[in-house]
Amino acid sequence: MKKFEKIYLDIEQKIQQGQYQKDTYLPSEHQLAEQYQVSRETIRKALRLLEDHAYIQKKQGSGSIILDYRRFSLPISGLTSYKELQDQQNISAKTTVLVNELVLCPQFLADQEDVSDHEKFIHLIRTREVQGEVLIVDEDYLRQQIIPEIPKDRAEISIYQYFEEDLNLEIAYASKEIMAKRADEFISQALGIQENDYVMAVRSNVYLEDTTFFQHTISYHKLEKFRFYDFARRKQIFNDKF
Amino acid sequence: MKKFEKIYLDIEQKIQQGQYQKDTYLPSEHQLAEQYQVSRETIRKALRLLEDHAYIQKKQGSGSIILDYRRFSLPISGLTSYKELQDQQNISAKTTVLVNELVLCPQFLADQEDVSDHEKFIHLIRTREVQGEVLIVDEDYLRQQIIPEIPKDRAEISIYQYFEEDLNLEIAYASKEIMAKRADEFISQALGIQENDYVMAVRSNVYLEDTTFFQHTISYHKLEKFRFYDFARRKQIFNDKF
DNA sequence: CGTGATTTGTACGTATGTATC
DNA sequence: CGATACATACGTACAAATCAC
Repeated sequence: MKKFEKIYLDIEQKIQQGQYQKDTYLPSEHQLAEQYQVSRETIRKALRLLEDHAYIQKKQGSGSIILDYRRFSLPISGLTSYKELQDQQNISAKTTVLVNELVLCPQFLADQEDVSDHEKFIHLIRTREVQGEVLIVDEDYLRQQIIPEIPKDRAEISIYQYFEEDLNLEIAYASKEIMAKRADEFISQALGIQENDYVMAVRSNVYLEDTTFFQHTISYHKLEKFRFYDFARRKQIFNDKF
Repeated sequence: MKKFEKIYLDIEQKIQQGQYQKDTYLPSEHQLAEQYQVSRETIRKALRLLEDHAYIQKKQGSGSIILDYRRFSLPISGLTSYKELQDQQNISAKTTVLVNELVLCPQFLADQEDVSDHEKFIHLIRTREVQGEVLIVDEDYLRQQIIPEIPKDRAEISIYQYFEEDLNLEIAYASKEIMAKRADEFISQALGIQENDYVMAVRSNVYLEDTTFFQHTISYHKLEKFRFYDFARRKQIFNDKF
């Protein structure tokens, strides 16, 4: 592991264990460099990570203030929603595969991404059940060029783990859109709600490190159970608003 | 302006103007350093900004690939929703101030933040109207210790501009939560919907650079008009999921 | 298939600027 | 005003991934 990652983990642990208390300052970069016997740049990389993960707030001329990580531990930046919260808290969610078939690229995808409409995609529909209640229906479209097939047992756990550990895919970034939609017959039945009731739909396009598009997902969430958390920093130069 | 910011703006412009085409590579860091007559570290800072803003994708050993900025220009990371989209697109949204009063800290706030329940807050309720339709009701609680008052004309435009330019406040970060809620009488009336209809509620806590809490906002959005965009990168070391 | 050239990533050191206290 | 702390900038060296030959 790289030095700045080790230092990041060490300081993270000290914050979580209360060795560094919230609302106090970290030692200065100079002191930390001394302490870990590394250069100041290496410390700064570790601190940047800590800032990205909402553990500290840096302030020029002053120091690095330790934040209340408990307050922001759920809303880690850019995360999704109920399903990931369950995962994080290790609440067991039962997954059932409803559909696992090969289809031609649906038109709406061919329109928005650089794929031809006769390319093949894996079409996957799964329900996520917590304590006997179906909360989420996940619908995936996966490029078969990249993912030849999804073994049934992997689909029931985490396809991401399968992609990264078995297929060695490097997932780089995703764009996401959240909106309310009326449930069609299939979705309403799967979620156990009335047809035309509103659900929250989270649409994602996911890309690999070489920028190739490889997955489109639509997550349908029961309205009352849907939560989305976010932690955002005001960006350095620009007009980014909250 | 700092060197790396200037370089960032220059390259951003070249991407937007098509001088650098999507799916091609940027010149190498070494070449850029030569070209701008700066060190490689300075170039790397500029490129990091470009990556943060979804203009490029860096890949070790290979280079910096230019992304299709049009595809991600709306979903700039961590942004909010319909209201900000309107702002960005310069669609005129009429703002009406319904409430602008001084109140004691509401209990729910005293519970979650480090404020005493007899501290005073400005309570602001405003509607956002686009093309004759009220789409959003914004409810704000602002610490009076920090913001003495909100002039009516500023409330009707942008209170953030007022905070930053007039009061010189440095806004640092915010945590945000999105969920569906049933509208109470007041909200439903303001939005022109039925009582108990669902709306999207975006709750934010906003903090200054010295980590003091200063604002709580609840934005109530009409369900059908609500959109939230996000662009997320898979984080370096860890278990962050999309 | 390897080997060398290229490209980005990490790490260290130094100097100077700027904000805070 | 001086001391401290973070920010920027430059330069060097080497590691690791990628790519072309």
